[in-house]
Amino acid sequence: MRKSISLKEIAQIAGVSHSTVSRALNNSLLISREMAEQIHKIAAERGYRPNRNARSLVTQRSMAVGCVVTNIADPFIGEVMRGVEEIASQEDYSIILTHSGGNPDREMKAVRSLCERTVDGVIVVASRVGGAYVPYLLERQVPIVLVNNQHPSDFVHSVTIANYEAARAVILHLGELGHKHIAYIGDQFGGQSNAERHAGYRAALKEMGIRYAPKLVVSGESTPASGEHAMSKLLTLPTPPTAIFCYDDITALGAYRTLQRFGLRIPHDISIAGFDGLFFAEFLQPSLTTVEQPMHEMGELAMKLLLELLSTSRKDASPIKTQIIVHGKLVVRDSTASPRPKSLKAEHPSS
Amino acid sequence: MRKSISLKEIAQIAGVSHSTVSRALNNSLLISREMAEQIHKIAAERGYRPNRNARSLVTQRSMAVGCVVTNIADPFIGEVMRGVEEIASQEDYSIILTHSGGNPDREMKAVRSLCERTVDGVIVVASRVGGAYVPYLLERQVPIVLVNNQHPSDFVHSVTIANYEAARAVILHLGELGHKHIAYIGDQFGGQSNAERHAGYRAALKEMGIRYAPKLVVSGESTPASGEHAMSKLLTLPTPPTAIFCYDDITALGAYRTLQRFGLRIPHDISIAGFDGLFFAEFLQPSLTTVEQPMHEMGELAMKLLLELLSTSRKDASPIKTQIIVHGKLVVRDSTASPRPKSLKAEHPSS
DNA sequence: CTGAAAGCGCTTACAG
DNA sequence: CTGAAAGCGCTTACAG
Repeated sequence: MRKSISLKEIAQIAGVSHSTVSRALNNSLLISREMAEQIHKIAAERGYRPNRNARSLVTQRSMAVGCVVTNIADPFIGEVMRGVEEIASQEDYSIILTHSGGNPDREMKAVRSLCERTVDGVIVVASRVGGAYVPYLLERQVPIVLVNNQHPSDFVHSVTIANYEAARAVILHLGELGHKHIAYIGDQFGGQSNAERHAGYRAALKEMGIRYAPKLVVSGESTPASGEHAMSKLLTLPTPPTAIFCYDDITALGAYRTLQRFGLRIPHDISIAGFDGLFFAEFLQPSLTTVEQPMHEMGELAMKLLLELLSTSRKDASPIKTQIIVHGKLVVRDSTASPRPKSLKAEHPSS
Repeated sequence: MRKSISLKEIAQIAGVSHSTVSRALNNSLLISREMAEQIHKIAAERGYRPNRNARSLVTQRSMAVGCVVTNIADPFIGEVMRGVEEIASQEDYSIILTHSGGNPDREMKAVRSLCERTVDGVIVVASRVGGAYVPYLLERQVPIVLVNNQHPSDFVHSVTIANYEAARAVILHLGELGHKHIAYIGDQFGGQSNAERHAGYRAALKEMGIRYAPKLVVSGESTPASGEHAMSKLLTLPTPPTAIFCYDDITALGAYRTLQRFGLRIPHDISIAGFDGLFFAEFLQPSLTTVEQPMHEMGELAMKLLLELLSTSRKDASPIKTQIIVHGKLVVRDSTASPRPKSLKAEHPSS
């Protein structure tokens, strides 16, 4: 890259010291109005752009935040990142994007790279691997904000969806429709989110006086393929469930496909509910009942929280752990309905 | 952020000059084996991380590339970015992510910000706004690679899908099925991509001896809502089309919904084809016939091309314009089939 | 093989 | 209000 014009060169043109130019361009009050104007004019003419690397070297603030994500093509993560970016660019912060690919080694490498870039803070979105980076960053006093973190740890700030509550709402909804056999397809790598959704599922069953059946809980891994497989497994049960709560919409995609293959109709034969509220959910056939996460807002909140951490003095702020809890919204669509009465179900009077 | 250990401090501990430490850590050959080992040991113990900002200040290379995208939550863009990131991290480059939000001013602001960060190069993915940044970057000699650029310009390197060819393949496919009334729902902001897909559509019609009917071409804007609206419009035509080629899968989503609402069945009543091959396409009901773009690969190619531009000496490389064309793959699924014969269609013998 | 020096492009006390 | 100086954390000719 060609060296673009520097402070020094502007100083030469203006016939002043580069300190003066720096002050003028940073709108220091210590500069005469005319001088400031003249310098601004020259800078504009030459298309001067301050070198942020040089600046952060002396200010010890890079105005950059690092984001580590499992997979930027994941729709949930993409929406969160959009929110993060929104606030960041508003505040003149840059985003350095790194992938962990769900691999702990790569995640650690990404974090180290962010440190070399001297990011002011780090946001980790839905990491599915362990939090080895947490002590690393803590030691370097780089503030961290986790979004839907799967591996809770103390002294770390976070934005999280109320999983328990939302899962409970889904199950109560299914219960109200009359379902008694409700299955849960979890995510074996879902960590805390999965544990909480499962707990909410279980609690709601209990509230409704439905006995918890371990056989109705199978685990996927947040892919359509795993959803297909889990669904098949549930269908082979002696008494298959009449409703399925899926860990997320992606898993539900797989469940849909299996049901189609088996010639079962949603919601006529089986009800399905998802989680996340990804954009395609309402376009599925039938449209998917799900819990909408305020993904964009979660990203915004995470970035705002980080900004706040960066603005407060480090000493007194560090022991406080901020946990922002956002609430999902149950959106009932066409994939959930009352189960068919037993009598009608027995089309072949074999009993 | 706390100042982490510097070269100077390591030098103090090792009792050598910081130049020596720098050489040792950069694996210079000018260093004795023992010295190098000792220094590496100290650096490892203290968790030394070089400050990249300082380094790039002197080397004039930041080892960072800027990416400007319309919307990181867009599934196409997400996949491309994943490819970009893959190669970048492999080569120890960092990614600075910026949003244009489809707004020319914001796009320009993003590019300026990237320049302040002294990125070595810029990748622009599917920008839908004008290319005001192109001369800006060119002047600063920052190499640019565009992915599916909508606004062609000379002296800019690019990775592009063969739109014409792919669109033609879709239409020939529909024609082979027996369709004579084939509509195109375009993207009014789709720039070059839209123009090329439209041209491919038109050419294929001609090849098959089907007369081009301007009424069968309506424009959307790459959103489900616009797809719905465009589809409704087509249905009100005196002779509605029997097959629809949509600008992309997102538009097709809207078309699906309108057809459902009208009680029309895909592909029984109308065939639908999309473009992109987004992950949800195969899970729609019916699964969507579409053109798969090698999105991930396109990202990889873009980053590789940029890397190449960065490694060649600037002078002789600049006049060459590299255009990488990738090919889409028509994936025929259940949303396209032969049109119902006229005779059967007339269920009510009104004629 | 190693060190002292200069410098990358900035900011910011310290004098005046 | 302005300038000279120091320094942020590095790299790299230039001597030795």
